[in-house]
Amino acid sequence: MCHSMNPSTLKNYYAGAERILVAVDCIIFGFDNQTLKLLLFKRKINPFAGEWSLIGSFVKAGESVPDAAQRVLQESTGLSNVYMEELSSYSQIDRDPGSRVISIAYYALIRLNEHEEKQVETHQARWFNYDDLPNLILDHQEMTQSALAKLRRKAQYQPIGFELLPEKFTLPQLLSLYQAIYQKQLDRRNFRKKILSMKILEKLDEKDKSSSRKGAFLYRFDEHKYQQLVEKGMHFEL
Amino acid sequence: MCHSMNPSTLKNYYAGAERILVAVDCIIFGFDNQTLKLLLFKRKINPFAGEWSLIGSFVKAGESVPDAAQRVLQESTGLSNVYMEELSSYSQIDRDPGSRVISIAYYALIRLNEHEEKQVETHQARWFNYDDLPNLILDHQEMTQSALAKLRRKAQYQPIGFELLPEKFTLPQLLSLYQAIYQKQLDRRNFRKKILSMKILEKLDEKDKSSSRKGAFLYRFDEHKYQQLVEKGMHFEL
DNA sequence: TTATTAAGCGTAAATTAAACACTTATATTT
DNA sequence: AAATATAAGTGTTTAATTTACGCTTAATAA
Repeated sequence: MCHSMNPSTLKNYYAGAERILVAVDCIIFGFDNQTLKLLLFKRKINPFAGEWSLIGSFVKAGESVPDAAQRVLQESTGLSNVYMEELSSYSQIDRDPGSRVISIAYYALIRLNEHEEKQVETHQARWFNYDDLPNLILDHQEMTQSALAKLRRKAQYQPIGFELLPEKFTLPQLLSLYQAIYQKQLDRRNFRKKILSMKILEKLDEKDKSSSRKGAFLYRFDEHKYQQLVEKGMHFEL
Repeated sequence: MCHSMNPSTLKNYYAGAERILVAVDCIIFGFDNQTLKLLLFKRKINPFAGEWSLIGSFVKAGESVPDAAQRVLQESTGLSNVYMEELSSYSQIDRDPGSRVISIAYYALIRLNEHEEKQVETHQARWFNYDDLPNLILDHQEMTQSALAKLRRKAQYQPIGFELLPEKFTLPQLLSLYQAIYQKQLDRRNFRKKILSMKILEKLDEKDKSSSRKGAFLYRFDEHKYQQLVEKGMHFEL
């Protein structure tokens, strides 16, 4: 069976079906050593121009949905190869008064330090504390809530938290991140024991003294070692 | 801001954007007391007419994606109000040689005993053991694998397994179901202890003697009690 | 020198999970 | 009618993991 057909051939199948506008919206998470943040944008087009919104775009005929999401992220933050995960589709027929649009939401985890301030300015973007968001257009509020719920669950069994931290980070930083994600206090000593027992962190000789006199050792997530251990049946869980 | 506009008004926004065909595909799981099953269909339209496939349909302009999925399920199995969960979107531009189609996959859990044999015949459908599936069209193979992975994970922390069992079931049946989902043996005594300790099962006075001389007591999942316990912070985990 | 404070280390108690042996109910066979 | 076979159901012991919490250390600031 031939998989590469020209457009005119394609049109013959599925003739009766209706085409629909498809968009992606990105819930962009960051972490500033204390709290989870979301990157929001002042909407440029109508309806709702000027209001706070997730960043999004229509999916083009020639691109896949994840490609569209990466494009949106690239255009809005300047970053590429960002960690992203599909959240869910949003398809209530009247969800967007501008037209019938099906939106597929993605959440992305980015490192605040890698994110250029310039980009923020040129796109009328702003980082908000997750707990203190402005009103968002359409169903974007719902999207952000689902995104955190999914991030929270996923962070529990996959080492994705590191995507939100700089390459080198301290254990207190990591602890603080997980506390922000789970929105609850964790015992620092038990947390430390658990994460170190997994043997997926490489301890460096450097210390970060920005938050204490004593300074905290820097660590690096060892992706390679993690993969090896997973193959041997290891199971990440925090 | 006005959310109910007539179609002609709607057309003015988002003028440049391209419309795309959107479909849903359903991975329909069943359980026959021994093994997980998938309901597959002989495809009726070209391309690939006559080949085994998941059941699906294009999403209509006037319906939401979950509504489309429920409609597909209703049309193909006769069942309504079926447990369904969105899996993911599939949007590779050349995934369907018939046209550029974005498909949103859903998995559904249905009770085999409630599923009418007639429906199976009229739709050229057949139940296959999950471990012994025929070749499937397009990316449907990938969808079935992701569906099982997601079902497996979800069954661990949400009481969705009951959707695959009759209203009244025995503990050995429940054990067998979880063994099929996790594809591993569980200790029947520890399993029993754990599930009963959650206090979400109602023990009935009836026995099911179909699989042993002694007979096994029937139980019922108490959805209401479960919800109450969840509100008190209880956490299902198997 | 001393005080202060976050970082780091260790241990005991409590809880949960894993392993495994025995008893029971009932149809079938003798 | 008694013996047998077998899945269902109950209990116990041990191992592993989680939780709670106290103490020490490094380094700056007073």
